[in-house]
Amino acid sequence: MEERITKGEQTRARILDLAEDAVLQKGFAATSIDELIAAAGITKSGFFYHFRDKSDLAKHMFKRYMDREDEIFADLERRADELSDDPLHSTLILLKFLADMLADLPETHPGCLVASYCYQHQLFNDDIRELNEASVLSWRTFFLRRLEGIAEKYPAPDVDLRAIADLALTTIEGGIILSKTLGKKELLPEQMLLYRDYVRRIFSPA
Amino acid sequence: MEERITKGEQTRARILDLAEDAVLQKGFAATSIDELIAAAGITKSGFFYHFRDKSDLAKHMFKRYMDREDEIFADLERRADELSDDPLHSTLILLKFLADMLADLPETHPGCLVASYCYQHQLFNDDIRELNEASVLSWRTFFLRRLEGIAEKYPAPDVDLRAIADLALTTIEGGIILSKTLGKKELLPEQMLLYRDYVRRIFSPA
DNA sequence: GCAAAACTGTACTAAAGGTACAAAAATGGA
DNA sequence: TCCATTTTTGTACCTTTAGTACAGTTTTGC
Repeated sequence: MEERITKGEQTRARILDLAEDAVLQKGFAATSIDELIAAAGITKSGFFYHFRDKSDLAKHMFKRYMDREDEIFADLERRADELSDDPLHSTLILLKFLADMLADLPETHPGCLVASYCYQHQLFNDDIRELNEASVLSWRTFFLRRLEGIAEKYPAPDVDLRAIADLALTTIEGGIILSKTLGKKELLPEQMLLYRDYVRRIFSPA
Repeated sequence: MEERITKGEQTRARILDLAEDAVLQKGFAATSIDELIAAAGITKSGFFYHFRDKSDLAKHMFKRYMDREDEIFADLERRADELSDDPLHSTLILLKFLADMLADLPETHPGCLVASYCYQHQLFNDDIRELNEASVLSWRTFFLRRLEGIAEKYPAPDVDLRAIADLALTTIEGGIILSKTLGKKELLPEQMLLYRDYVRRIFSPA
């Protein structure tokens, strides 16, 4: 476990931290390299030593973001599964936790990087497209696995579990757009709870 | 009914058409003014005679887009209401028509301008923020009115109709992101049909 | 024919994202 | 402490893009 953090890694992390703050506040396109290097106290040459170009910076940001998201989901799942052994109940608890978490997001949250990429893909390179796709598929897999667990105990014929799994991401992404556009952060958790209600109705006969 | 179309209006329309094509293909940020004027066969001075700046172009695009959207919804509603007098049934028909329409969208569709703005707001001015908000509220009003009509005949207690109305937009916006990211256009209409199924379950007891 | 509308031409600015490359400084292990 | 590698600076230059300023020219339509 030798924590060998070289000076280069430190600098890279500092740039990524600053970039993340700036991008959260005003978006990727509006965050200039000049501004980042001024804040980081390095020169332009220094920046391009660490990152090939702006896209490369985005890629590294994206990777960190995905890793953190994985941790969050693992944590939500662990906390929910502690409270109930029933697959339906624990998933409903998990979705409640997820809604609570979304309610606590700061007002200025820029939304999901997946969507951000989706609407600004010209700015990024192909690596990020692949990362993005992987991120969406990991959401699908996560929810599909849980829904399959529920369906074993509470059969729901004629229901496309994969589509319902995708609806979780759909609801978050759409909910972010809704709440950001109207400037009402409470709309996002509210929409998430509708997804939860839909899942409950699907698997709870009457 | 004197259709007085001045030459200026013609030129403006030509620029808007070209801009729309380009933006549909590669996004707003990646569409340069130089490229538009070359295609339109005018000079830069000509462009800035018609539009104050790039944001002003976006504003006019947005307005046209909203007008067309209103027409589409009015048409869907008219066609659906022709087929059934029952508020629930006609709305379910309308949602099926909407899903069919989304299925016919071209693969390269850039997604909704509302979301596009949402994730690139730094690029636009405040006028567009207001237009965008108005557009979202008009979706809400449209669906809320129909849901209230349904609830009169099929009472559904403890259901927040406004939230369900918002879920229509949420599903479209989220569905666009899902299908664009995975490059599978069939996912969008599929998600829309889940919304339809949810509405059906809410108002159809068992 | 004449005024207003619809452009053109020229010249210039500033910001942003680079590229190229040599030189200097810091780091860390043998 | 030497030495190689890593990290960073400095200088100079290029391209694209979104403008601005404003005078002059052409076109349109009553």
